[in-house]
Amino acid sequence: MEIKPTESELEILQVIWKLGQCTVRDVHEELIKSKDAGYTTTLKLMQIMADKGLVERDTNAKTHLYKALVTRGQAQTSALDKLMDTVFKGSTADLVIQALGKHRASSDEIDAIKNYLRQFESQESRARDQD
Amino acid sequence: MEIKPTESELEILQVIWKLGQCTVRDVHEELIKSKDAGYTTTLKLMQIMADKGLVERDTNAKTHLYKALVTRGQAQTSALDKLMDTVFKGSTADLVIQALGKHRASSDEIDAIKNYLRQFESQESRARDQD
DNA sequence: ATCTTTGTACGAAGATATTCGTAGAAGAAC
DNA sequence: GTTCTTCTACGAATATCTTCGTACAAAGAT
Repeated sequence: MEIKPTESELEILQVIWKLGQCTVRDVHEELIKSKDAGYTTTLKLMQIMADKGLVERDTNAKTHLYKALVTRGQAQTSALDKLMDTVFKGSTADLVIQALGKHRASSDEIDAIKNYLRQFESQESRARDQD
Repeated sequence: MEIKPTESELEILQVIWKLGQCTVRDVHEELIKSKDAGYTTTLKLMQIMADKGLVERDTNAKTHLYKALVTRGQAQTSALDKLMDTVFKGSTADLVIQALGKHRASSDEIDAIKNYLRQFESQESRARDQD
């Protein structure tokens, strides 16, 4: 299935990913730190998200408890795919280089990437040998 | 200024980036290869894009000529920023590694990335020396 | 027990994006 | 010139997303 949270849904998912299981109130308090919105707006959005299957809610208690059904990883993959399809048109290198250029990475991060590349390259050559 | 083409606008921009200066007809013929849409839909969208300043049009001849005002690079930067803000929450390494893992890169691309990393690292250490 | 607070449900307004039909101008074909 | 095709303009229907007000139930405070 396609995972395509809207803009607002993504804002909410971020909070839920951060907090884990939480209430509408929890999410709302967090949201209004950076933007303003009415409580019922947040509520409604979260209800819609439950309908869509982005989150799950436990309605046993009066105050419902929400948790994410979509993981951050899934959202990342799906958003990345879309980005590659649209603006980057399949050029992974362009994406990577732009990302590194614009969003400063720590040396640890760079090391991680270099490691990954090494490992990736050996996989690649193994794959080539099998062709 | 914020560059935030909608989904459909992005589809059209892609065609214009590919074709360079072109007509509504050109864009439309290209679009209907992968989805169906009425001609006037494409027309209307391109008119709106002209209003928004995403594209520019030359209305001298009967058949108007369009070209992009927003470059692919700008769209990439802006989409990437948004992605980092939302799902990747500032972790460039996560983004890069996911991108490499999911979207197979050619060895040339990997070389390009490695080169870039080398250059990037020396810049980084120079910057550190100045702190 | 009554009042206040805190919660959900829900409808509907507002905003934005998308789609298309119709009208009429400009050329091209005959 | 008349007809046919191709183009733009534009209004309006539809769809989707976002926001909020109101109603009402449940829990807590006095």
